[in-house]
Amino acid sequence: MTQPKIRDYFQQTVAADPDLTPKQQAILQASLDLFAEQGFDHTSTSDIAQRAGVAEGTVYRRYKTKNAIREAVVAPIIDHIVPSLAADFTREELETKYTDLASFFRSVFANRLEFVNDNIKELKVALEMVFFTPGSREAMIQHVGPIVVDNIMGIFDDFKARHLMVDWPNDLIVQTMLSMLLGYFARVVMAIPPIDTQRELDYFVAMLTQAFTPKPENQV
Amino acid sequence: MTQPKIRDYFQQTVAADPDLTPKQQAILQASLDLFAEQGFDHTSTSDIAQRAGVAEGTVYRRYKTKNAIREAVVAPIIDHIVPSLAADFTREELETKYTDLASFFRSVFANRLEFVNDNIKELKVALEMVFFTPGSREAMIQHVGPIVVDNIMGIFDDFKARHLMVDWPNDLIVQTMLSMLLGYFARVVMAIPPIDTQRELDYFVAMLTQAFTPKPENQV
DNA sequence: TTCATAAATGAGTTACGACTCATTTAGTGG
DNA sequence: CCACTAAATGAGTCGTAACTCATTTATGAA
Repeated sequence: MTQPKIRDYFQQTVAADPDLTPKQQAILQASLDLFAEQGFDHTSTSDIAQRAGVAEGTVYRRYKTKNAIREAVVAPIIDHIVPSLAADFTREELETKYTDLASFFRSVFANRLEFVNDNIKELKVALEMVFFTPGSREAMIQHVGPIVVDNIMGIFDDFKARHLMVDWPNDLIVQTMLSMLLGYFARVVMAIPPIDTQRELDYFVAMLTQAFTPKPENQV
Repeated sequence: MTQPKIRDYFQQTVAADPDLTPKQQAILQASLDLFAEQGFDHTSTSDIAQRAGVAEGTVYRRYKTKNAIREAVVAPIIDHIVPSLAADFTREELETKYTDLASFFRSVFANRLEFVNDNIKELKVALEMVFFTPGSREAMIQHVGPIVVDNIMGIFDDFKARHLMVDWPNDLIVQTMLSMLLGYFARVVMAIPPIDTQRELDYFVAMLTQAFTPKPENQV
C-alpha cells in the first residue's frame, strides 16, 4: 500500500488554498523543507526567502512573525498525521475481515511503520513542536483528542464486545500502541538505518496479540 | 524508594571535580537549570553568566564555545541515566526474588516511572540532545550500547533459561520496555499533570507480563 | 491606456548573542 | 611583603537574524 508522504500532502494542501499566491506557497514549502532539514531554530527567515526564491520582505507580507510561519506549517501536518494515526475501520470491516487481533494489528502497523519510515524528517518537525513548544501543546490536545476517541475507542469496544480483546482501559491500549510506534520512530532516528521493518512488524503483531488476547484469569 | 534526582546527582558530580573552581561549578549548574527551563537554543551565555553570578568572560574561560558547555552538561547526565535504566540484578536476586515476570516488571517499572516523574525537565534536555543533535547521537550509542547489552540481556537470558519468558529477541524486548517508558514520559510531558502513576504501573505490569509469559504455541 | 490596489522588493534598522581581550583581582610560594 | 600565576572581569567587537518600509512592479477593472 503506497502512502502519500507528508511533504506531498502538504504541497497539495498549500496549492489548494486560494488565499495563497504562488510565492506564498513557495515560502511555506521552503519553510517545511528547511525546518525538517535544520530545525526551526536554526532556520533563518533569509534562508527561507532564498530557498523560496523570493525577497525577505515577501516572507513577512503575510506572516507577521517567524513563529506564525511555523504555525502555518505545522497545522496542516498535524491535521494530516492525526487522522492517519487514528485508523478508521468500518464496523463491517471489523466484523468480516478482522476475526482475530493479529490480523488487525498487522493491518494497522503495516501502514503506520511505513508511514514513519517515509516521513521521519517531517515527523521530527511535528514532534519537536509538540514536545518542546509549550502552548501549542494544549491547542493540539484539544484538537486531537476527539478524533482519537471517536475512532479508536469504538474499534476497541467492538473487539471487546466480541471477546477478542482484554478489558483493559482504552486509553492505556492506545497509549501502548502509540508507545510502540514512538519507540520504533526513536529507533529509526537514532540507529543508523536500515532497520528491518518486516522483523519489527512481525514482532509487534506477535507481542501485542499475546498481550491483548483475553485469558480468563487476567484482568486489571 | 527514594531516588536521587538528576539535578542533585549533577550537583554532586560537579562538586567532586577538583579541576572546577566554585564559579565554574556554578556555571555548569546554571547551564543545566536554564537548558532545562528554556532549552539550549533559547539560553544565551549571558543568561548563564547572570544566573551563575559571574561575568560572561568567566563562562568562556574553561569552555571555548557554548556547545562545549552543553557537552559538559549532558555527559554526566547521560552517564547517570543509562545505568539507572539498565537495571543490574544479581543472579541470586533473580532466582530467589523473581519467581515470575510480574514481580520483576513491577520492581523495574516502579523505579523507572518515579525516575521519569522526578526528572522530566532534565530528561527533556537529554532527549532534545539525543534526538535533535546529530553527531552526539553516534557517540551516545557507542557509549550506551555495551552497558545495556551486558546488564539487561543477561537478565532476559536468565528468565528465558527458566522458561519464564518467551524466546523473542532480546533487543526487541528491551525496545518494548523502553517504548513503554518513552510513552509514559510523553504522556506526562504532554498532558497536564497529574498522571495516575499507580494505575499506569499496574497496567504496565499486567500487560507486559501477559505479553512475555510463554505459551507453548507462540514463537516468532 | 489609465488608474487603483495588491504583491513584491531589498536595503536598512535594531537587537541580541557568541565570543575576545586588555585589565584587575585573588591566591600562593618564597 | 613581594612576585608570579591563575582566575575573573566586563566593556567591546563582530556577525547575524528578525523585522520594517519606502519604493517598484504586477494585476485588472473602467
